[in-house]
Amino acid sequence: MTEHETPPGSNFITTIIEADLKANKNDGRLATRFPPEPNGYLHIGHAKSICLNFGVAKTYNGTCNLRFDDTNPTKEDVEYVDAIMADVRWLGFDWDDRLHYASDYFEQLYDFAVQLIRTGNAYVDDLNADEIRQHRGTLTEPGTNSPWRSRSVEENLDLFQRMRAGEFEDGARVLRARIDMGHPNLIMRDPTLYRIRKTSHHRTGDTWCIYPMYDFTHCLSDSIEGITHSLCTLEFENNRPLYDWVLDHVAAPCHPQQIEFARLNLSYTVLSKRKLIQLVDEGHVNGWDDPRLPTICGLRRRGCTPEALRNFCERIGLAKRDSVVGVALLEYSIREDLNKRAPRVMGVLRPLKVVIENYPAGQVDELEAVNNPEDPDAGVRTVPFSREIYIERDDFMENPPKKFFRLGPGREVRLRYAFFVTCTDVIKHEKTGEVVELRCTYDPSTRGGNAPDGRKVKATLHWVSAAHAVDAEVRLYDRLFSKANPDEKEAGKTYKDFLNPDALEALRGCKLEPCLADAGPGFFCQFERMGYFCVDAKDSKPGALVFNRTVTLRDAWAKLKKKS
RNA sequence: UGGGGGAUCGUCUAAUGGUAGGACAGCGGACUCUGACUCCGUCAAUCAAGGUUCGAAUCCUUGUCCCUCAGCCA
Repeated sequence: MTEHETPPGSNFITTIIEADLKANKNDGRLATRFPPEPNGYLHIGHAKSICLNFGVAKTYNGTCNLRFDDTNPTKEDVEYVDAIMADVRWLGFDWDDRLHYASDYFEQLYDFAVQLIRTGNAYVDDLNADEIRQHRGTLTEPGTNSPWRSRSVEENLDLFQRMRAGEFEDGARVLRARIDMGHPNLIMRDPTLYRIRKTSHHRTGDTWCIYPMYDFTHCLSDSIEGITHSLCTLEFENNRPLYDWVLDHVAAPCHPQQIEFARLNLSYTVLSKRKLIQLVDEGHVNGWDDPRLPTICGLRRRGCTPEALRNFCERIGLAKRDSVVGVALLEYSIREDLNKRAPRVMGVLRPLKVVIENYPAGQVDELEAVNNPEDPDAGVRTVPFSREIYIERDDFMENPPKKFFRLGPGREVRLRYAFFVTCTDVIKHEKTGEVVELRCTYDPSTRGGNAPDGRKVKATLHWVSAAHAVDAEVRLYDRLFSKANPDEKEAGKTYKDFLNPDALEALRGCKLEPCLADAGPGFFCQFERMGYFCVDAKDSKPGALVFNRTVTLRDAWAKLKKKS
């Protein structure tokens, strides 16, 4: 890094934090929080927020709380709470004893609401949802006051207490802040603070039948926890005046600063909770952890590492403008990490049988192979070679074009770590004409992969001995959508019309090196020349292995092919 | 058409009145028992028009375009 480069992780928020710390604001303390609502699974957009909040806490010696924003019992569930905690941990972050729930503050929140009533800053409204909407006005016209807006403090207190006691039905009344029905910001036109929901809450059970709204809950929860910097996404910018208003009108312990940043958008996928739920519920994918999904559990199952995801989050930066990060950057981050750590192994995905005619039947050579050229400590292993092997179908062409270096009739190539072989005959299906088998000869003097006479060969192929091969299913994943921005409006179409039907291709009868026979969940590797793969944590069984392709290798040949 | 935000290489992101920089992608090359990795080179941007200034991405004016808000969701 030269002196002109900006240090990684530096952005407009860290600039603010550094200034605040320097000015000894909040007594030089930094406290952030990650506040998910437990109504869905975390996705890569949340990863950005998690890395931000936990990340700044770590680098500036502060703390970051995990807080569940669980104020809507009709949508939330413990299933999500557990999954969210697992995902945050997997990403590599720890909240120690700072696990909180907004629902833990319900009693305090109720007291704050009473304070607002006592000071004339909140009132119980008998209008129903429809009527409230009608009174709200529009973007250009002011709203009108509710007829219930000027009830006495005593009456409001009594009514609010009876709301809590369960005397009224859902929707019968709400508690509203008394701000200004003519406010140019619609959020400030007497926002609802509490609504009646006679629904069991996943943590408080039936203790409550009134539940506080986000705008009332979030700022006060932040304040109760002594948060200094409350980081959220851009769509909450409109809510900031209300965040500040609430804290200014009750005896709040402190007044955190809300700062908004742009949420993550990723090309060729969708990141809205609503759409993700739809894809899962309508069966376009197989559950929340489908490896095609940008959910954290989906990425994990696909074979993405926490390190790769964290590096990605750092690389994308942070700003206030809307943006769409190219999925290529995610793929780059994954390759970068896996290249260092993934053991190399040979796996033939689309097998083509090859018989080495001058190799004695029944003979087996044990050849030495390097486990990871990027990591000398990974050591070596032994790979069996025999008369019948499999190579990749794509590694042979009967009529190779100019720049195709691989095997063809009469050509010599190297079998990795093994021998030079020359193709002597091509056997085709008598009816379809499809190439079904190759006949080759090998040069015994090239054992290990080098010719004593120094002759070179233009290609090195991966291979697996037929007699020793382990069979497996390999699932090839590609981008979920065929369009970079599936949300882009197109006449008569929705994002679902752009789902990529080839996002999953399952190959059966793939031939893997025998050392993979016992690979279990958590195992990942590189199939040389093919990509990075991992054992599927759900469907793989001993004797019936299932591998997922995490990401392909960069492929110069594929690019060349595409051009012509 | 009210309020609140935003606009820098194809994509993300720096530069806070003083050399428009980095990463990804692309292109070209070197190396190579992975057409991988690595290395080198290269292409490429300040929304527009005025103004202030020795000097403007940055300050001022006017305009353009984009996002966001009318849940008893978060």
